[in-house]
Amino acid sequence: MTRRITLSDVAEKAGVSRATASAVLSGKAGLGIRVSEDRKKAVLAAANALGYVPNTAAQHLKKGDDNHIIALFTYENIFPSDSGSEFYPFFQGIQQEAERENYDVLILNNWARDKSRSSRIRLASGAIMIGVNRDDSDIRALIRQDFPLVFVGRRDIGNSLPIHFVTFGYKEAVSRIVELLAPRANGRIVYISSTFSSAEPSADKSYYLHAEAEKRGIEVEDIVLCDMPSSREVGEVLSAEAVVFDRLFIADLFTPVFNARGIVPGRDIFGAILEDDWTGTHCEWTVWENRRPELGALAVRYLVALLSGEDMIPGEVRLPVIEKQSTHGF
Amino acid sequence: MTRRITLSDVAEKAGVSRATASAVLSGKAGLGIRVSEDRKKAVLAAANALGYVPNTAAQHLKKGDDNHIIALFTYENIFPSDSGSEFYPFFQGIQQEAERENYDVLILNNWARDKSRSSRIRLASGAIMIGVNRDDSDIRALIRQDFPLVFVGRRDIGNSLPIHFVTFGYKEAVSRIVELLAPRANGRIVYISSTFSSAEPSADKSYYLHAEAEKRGIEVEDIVLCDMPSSREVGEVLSAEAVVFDRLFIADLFTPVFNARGIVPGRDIFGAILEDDWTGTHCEWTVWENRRPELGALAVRYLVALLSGEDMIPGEVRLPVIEKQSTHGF
DNA sequence: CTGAAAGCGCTTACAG
DNA sequence: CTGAAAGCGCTTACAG
Repeated sequence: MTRRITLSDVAEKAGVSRATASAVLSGKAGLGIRVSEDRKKAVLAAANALGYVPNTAAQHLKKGDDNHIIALFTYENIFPSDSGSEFYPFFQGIQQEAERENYDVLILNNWARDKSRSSRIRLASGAIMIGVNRDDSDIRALIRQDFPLVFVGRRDIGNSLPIHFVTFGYKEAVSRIVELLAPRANGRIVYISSTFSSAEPSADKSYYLHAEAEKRGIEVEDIVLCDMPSSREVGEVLSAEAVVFDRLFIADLFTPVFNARGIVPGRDIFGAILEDDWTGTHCEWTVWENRRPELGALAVRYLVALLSGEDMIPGEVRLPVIEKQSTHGF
Repeated sequence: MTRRITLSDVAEKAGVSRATASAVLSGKAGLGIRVSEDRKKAVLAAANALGYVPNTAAQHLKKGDDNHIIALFTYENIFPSDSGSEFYPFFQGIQQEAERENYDVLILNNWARDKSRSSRIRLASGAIMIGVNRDDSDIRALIRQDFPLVFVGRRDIGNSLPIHFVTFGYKEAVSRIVELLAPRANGRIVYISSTFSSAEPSADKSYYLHAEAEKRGIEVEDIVLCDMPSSREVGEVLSAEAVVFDRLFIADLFTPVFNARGIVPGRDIFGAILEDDWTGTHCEWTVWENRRPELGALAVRYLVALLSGEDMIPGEVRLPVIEKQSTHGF
């Protein structure tokens, strides 16, 4: 590999100083720095003849400015070869919005294997964090230094460090779902969540569910699964007039139970899942619409605002509720 | 935004020189440079307390080594919000293989709008180029400087510049298709291509088709569409025993024609398309399998080899042919 | 065993 | 109107 052409090469060939060459090449000639037409032409000609391409890393190191790269960090694999990933829609929204804002995206998801982790993020001007938030001292160091980081989904990182995040408008969507269930709930909702997904979003959804139910005088019975549903837990669900699952996969745990008893969801049992049906396979339950790309895009806008020094408070992404589309008798 | 912690801050706090701090932090202490245990601990403690995160850009600028970033460049949009993109499978293969090789991927597809184009690529150690190859002097400058560039698909960039590329094994696949058509071709194949896709791959496919047909004593009648098929061209196709379309979209141009005459492809007309059926909608024609992710992965391996100084000659990606799966009488 | 110095490729005050 | 110099954050010879 031959040595790369540098600014010095161009300056030498054009017979000017590096300062002059730099001014001409970066279009600064004219403002503040005046360069004669002859020298300007000489520099341009030399750059062209040599095939000069500036080293952006050096430019940004010197200028200390935004290099228009957004890192996208996740512990999960958003590009599985076989099927779709639940993180992919976020990525799509991020990529599109970044493109619109004229930022490039650096994908950093071989993270787990790497030693010098937080430093890879530092190559970008800021980062968007997707997926499960493991306890990670590198990330904490970044946050302490005010490195611009935006999390997709609300996060509590402890130590009362201020965290930037964007989130879905769970409150409105969950309230709407309770409103829809109320007429049939007969004063009682069974709410099934799981210790496997006890992160912040679930905490939020649970909170709003209880608040809205209380407002309507509906009693909420909480079931928190640690494992496959026990027979007692199955009994509770079957006895319910209205059932709410926290996640799609939790509803799926009950599919064999329903099948075994000839129970058809949407006909014999009625309820909702507090998630978008991104798999397109749960139309017998009330869910909300997939707004993942929109949330990804919002994260980008938030990050870009941070990078521009604006202290934007991002809005939430609204989640329109889709009522169960059953034709089975309701 | 508070000032970032630099190596100097750490050195000062630990009461050592920047050289010592650097050696400790990069694990070089022990080989060549000996640092006492006390100072080592002091440096580590200071780095930790301050939350030091090295500036990778500066490290690489100084060392001049591979920063383990691969740029992915395309003029096309590989992340359309609505439908699938024909470039996405390449991207998927590239991303997966890069991850395996411990490279990060920098997505550069807001290229069109940008002024300082080739310099953005320079931020990476090398680049993979996808999609249509516009005439671009920036890219040529990069090639002239031996910047590691690997094209997905064979490329002629002119000026007899040496180009690195990976390609599908069209020869074998096209030969196999001619072999499959031969028994029914009655000595004549009509081959329809288009001026809209006259890039290198089409040239290659055309070449191999003619070569194999000649070997078998089959005459090839070439039709090159500049527009919608004319009635003469439609007549030629309808009269053919065996028809070969260069691309899926070219076959699609004839769909209304077939419909209007009650002709059912796979029953009344027989042939192949020289492309993988990545849309999954052309099963009435003989095609080959989708190997786009594999080609993307091969491009990554090629680029990584280039970056390691090996002068790898990449193999081609084989394209297994899928015979028409019709049940309509053949 | 450790530090002062040079330098990666660039830009931006600051003198002339 | 132009160039010499300092410096962005690092590392790596090279003296002590």
